[in-house]
Formats: sequence, C-alpha cells, structure tokens
Amino acid sequence: MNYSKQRELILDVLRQNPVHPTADKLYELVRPLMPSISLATVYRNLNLLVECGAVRKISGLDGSVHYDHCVEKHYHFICTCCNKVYDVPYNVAQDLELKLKSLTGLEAQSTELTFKGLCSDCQNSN
Amino acid sequence: MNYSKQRELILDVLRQNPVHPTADKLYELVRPLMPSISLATVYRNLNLLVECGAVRKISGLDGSVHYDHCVEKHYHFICTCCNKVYDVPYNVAQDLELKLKSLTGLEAQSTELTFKGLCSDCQNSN
DNA sequence: TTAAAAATGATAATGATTATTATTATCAAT
DNA sequence: ATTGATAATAATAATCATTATCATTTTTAA
Repeated sequence: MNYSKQRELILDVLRQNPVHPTADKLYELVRPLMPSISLATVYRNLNLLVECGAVRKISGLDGSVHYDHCVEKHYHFICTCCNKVYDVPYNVAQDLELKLKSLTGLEAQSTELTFKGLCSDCQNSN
Repeated sequence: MNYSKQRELILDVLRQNPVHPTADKLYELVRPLMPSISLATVYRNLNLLVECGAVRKISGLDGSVHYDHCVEKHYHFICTCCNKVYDVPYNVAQDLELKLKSLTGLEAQSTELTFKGLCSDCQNSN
C-alpha cells in the first residue's frame, strides 16, 4: 500500500474526532481541508484502513456504519434517541475471548460489545 | 397491530430456522409456502416484529442484516469466511448491564455481544 | 354486515456503497 | 532528475438493500 495524502488526512481527521463519524460525516469534515477529495476516496480508504487494522467499523442502530480509529480495547454505547456512539471502558467486560474459548471452543479474532439505551443528554431533554 | 397470515408465517419460519436468515433469505424460505407474498411485506413485518420485541436484528460483517427470533439471552459468533451466524450461550458473559451501570452510570436497554473469527467448518476446509 | 383501520402486493424511489474509467501521484531503479 | 510500473485518485454510473407510495384486500369491532 503506497502513501497518499488523502488517506493520511482521513486517518488524521478520524484520530482528532471522538465522534465516531459515518463515511458521509467524515467526508464533510475532510472536504474543507481538501476540497477536491471524492466521497468514493473516503469510502475506499476507510475500507483499506479497516482491512489493515488501523480503523474499526461500528454498526449503528439505523443501519448506519460508523468508524472508530483503533487505540485500545473498548466497547460502545449507542443512544436509541440521538444515535450518537459513546465509548465504554474495557473493564466493563474483560477477557471475553478466553471465556468463549473455554466454553465453546471457538476462537475469536475480534469482539464487539455494544449497549443500546438512552444517553444522559436524551434522558434529561425529556 | 392486527393479525395477518403473512406475519404469522414469517415468524413461524424464523422460529423453525436456526440459521439467522437475512430478509432476502427469509423471503426465499417463505415464498414456497405462500407464493404471493411480497418482499416489501417481509421487510415491513420484520420491522414490526423487531419493534414489538419478538425478533432481533443482527448486523453482519459485510453490512448484511440478519434476523433472530428472541428466545432467551444469548450472543453471536460470525464467521469471517462464510459469514454464517452462530449462537453463543449467555454464560460467556453475564450481567454486563449491571457492570456498565456501576462503572459508567449508563442504563442499557439491550446488549449485543458479537465475536468474529473462523468457524470450525471453515478452519477445517483450509 | 358493514364501515373504519390496518395490511397487502406491486412497483417506484431512495440512499448507501461499490465499480468503472480516464487521469494523476508514488516510488524504486536507473 | 527521469522513467516505467503500479497504485491511487476524482467523477460518475451502477448496484443492491431497504423504504415509500398507492390502489386493493383483510381484519376487526360495533
């Protein structure tokens, strides 16, 4: 995989944003910094970054797909009202793969744990 | 919500199938039993059944959406090779919502835990 | 049984993602 | 620095899953 300015920028913007944007949202964020960039390039590079492990996909509730740059193990909480994706610390559930292995024999390459509910913002606004 | 033959059949077929089909696959399975049924009806009823809690959505790896009739709490293992969805027993990780609450204060309405890896079939076929 | 409400089938519309294609950027080897 | 091979890009068309529309049919409750 060769270097490209577009891919670097996409990863940078993802790293500087804690919002877990969708491909479309990311396109919006990147465009002011590189107006000529194409939406297809955003999709293509997100797929490449996911493939090489630098970025993770998160499936939203409404079928939307969000992207998260990989730092350390953590989980997610998605608000059923505003659809925002929040981080949940790893210590909520540790070593799930070990438990899986010992109970079922299956070996997991990765694990996704996602909670759904009302975030505190949405609870208060009702 | 009124009764409908189509909805009853959709739920029956889902209950008798451990395969976690997609909407499209379910349409294929239902059509021989009721040739006049429409794909839109399958989608419409799956959404209604999800809304009323009789059926659960599972996000596949490739963006596909699978459906699972709700019986008791359990999790999933998706094969990265054949994309099949397997059930994982609840005792792999119990009471995650309680842990979430005590560590973050967030209250989860539902929890989805999904492992990804090679299923034993695909491991053997290599 | 009959009218109102809900559900259906058929199909068009939508929207997210991927494929295509001509052009441009990258990079190792001259 | 220049070249050639390859990979990446922008723009846009194509694809495919899902949803909306609407005329017709079923269901339900009075």
